[in-house]
Amino acid sequence: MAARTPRPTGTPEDLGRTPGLRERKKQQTRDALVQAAHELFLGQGFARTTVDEIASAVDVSQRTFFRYFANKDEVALAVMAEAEDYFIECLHHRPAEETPLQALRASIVKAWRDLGNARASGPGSITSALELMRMIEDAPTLLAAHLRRVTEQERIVVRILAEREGLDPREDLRPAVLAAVFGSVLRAAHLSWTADREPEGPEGMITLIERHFDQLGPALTGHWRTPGQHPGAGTPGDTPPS
Amino acid sequence: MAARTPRPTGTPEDLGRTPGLRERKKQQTRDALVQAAHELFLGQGFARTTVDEIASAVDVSQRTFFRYFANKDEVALAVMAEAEDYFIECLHHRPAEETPLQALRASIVKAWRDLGNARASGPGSITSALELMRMIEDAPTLLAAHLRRVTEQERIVVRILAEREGLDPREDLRPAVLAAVFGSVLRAAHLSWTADREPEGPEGMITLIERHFDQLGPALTGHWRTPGQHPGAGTPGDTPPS
DNA sequence: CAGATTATGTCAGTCACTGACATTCGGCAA
DNA sequence: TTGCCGAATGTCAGTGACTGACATAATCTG
Repeated sequence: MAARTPRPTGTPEDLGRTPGLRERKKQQTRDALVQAAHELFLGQGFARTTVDEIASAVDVSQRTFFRYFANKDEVALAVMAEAEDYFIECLHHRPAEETPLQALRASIVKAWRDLGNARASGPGSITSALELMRMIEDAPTLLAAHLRRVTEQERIVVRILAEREGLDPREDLRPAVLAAVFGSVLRAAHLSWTADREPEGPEGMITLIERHFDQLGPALTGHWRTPGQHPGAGTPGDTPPS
Repeated sequence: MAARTPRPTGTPEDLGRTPGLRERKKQQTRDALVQAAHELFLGQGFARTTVDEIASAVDVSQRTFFRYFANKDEVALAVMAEAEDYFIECLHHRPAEETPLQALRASIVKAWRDLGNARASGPGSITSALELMRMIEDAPTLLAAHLRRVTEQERIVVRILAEREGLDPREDLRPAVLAAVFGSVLRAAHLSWTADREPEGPEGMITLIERHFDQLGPALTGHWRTPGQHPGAGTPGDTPPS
């Protein structure tokens, strides 16, 4: 079902070490579909690429395509989904001493850096994920699907944060609020990336993310025109972190 | 073209005050389509309602439906879109003395309250918008479309904030960050609403939104655990917020 | 090797959405 | 009123995403 990608850090219930021929072939066609779709999308655009084209490029039937991916969006977002899953994994392993916000921030930075170092090019590489991000922004249905994915991830983050801090997310709103804020800051950074392409490569993206996080405090506190003014009523009067 | 709703605060180039029969009929069929779609969606679900059904319920051709709405999602989100537009209008009129965050917060509260008072029931009412919100959450493509709309609104908010504070949003990241944070807090409140339906009506929603905003500071600042507490307890009742 | 699983192909069908063209209707001036 | 123009609508045909049903072929298991 959710046999997305066999990361080296696989779950312990893998049992059989050799996946068997059947599993291997499945993974193989899946990868081929992602690869072919990716090339076609970047070459001729998302909307102008039909599922039939992708399927016949890998020499499978259209029906088979839809057995691997629920819809056309999914194959486009497969690479990004992988990265997001790795982020979740990173978050799980953050030390308990860290502040929730610190843990989140450290996790994305680590995720981007690791994936950037792992595979600089080829299918499923970070650079292709970055290319994808630009494509997503101007393919309406793709953007929509991506945003939906992101909010699903947010739910997971809420659960992890609540568990980590020993809170009931129904009682305490902080996990939900922080997860939402975190997600939106990330999205703002992504948007900024697609707008002006100055910072190249994964490291550029990391820098961009850090810059956005640094603005979190200043953006929420007081007036902007006169920095250091008295904090307004009803606003979080805390100073920016770090 | 973008003849969504004839608000009393119309643009000055309205010229003729009487819209003319043609315009009136157009608005009429548009309303009828929204109304019919709304009833069908709530009655038998979004996915199980076809565009043909909606069209023939209003006695127009399917083609005409698609001349009013770009897709099936749009007619479902029409009511919410109206509310969002009103929020933007409110934001425009906030006094300059307010902090950006204050202005945003005051605007949604005002928007919800005004719309709640204006029309308590009937087509385009707030209560139906609230009903819609629940429907949105479990119709994947609808949720996706809604999220896309929200991010478009966010862009507008960025522009307004930057203009209001006299900043260049490409230089200063604060407008983008705050807009993103604001949007996500709202979304968290919406999710919370759909989860447990305790607070009834528009006022309940306003309360919920306020509660979430109040958690913005606490969520971002420092550790959540009270000194001496260990994670994994999972018990509420400690560190009660607000 | 036989039989149970499982992936895949084929086919038919639904539904969202679009372009092209004909028709009808409201606005407006002679 | 008449008659014309443009806008709104209807009709039709077509594309493309996606699904259910069933048959076939490939793996796995004993």
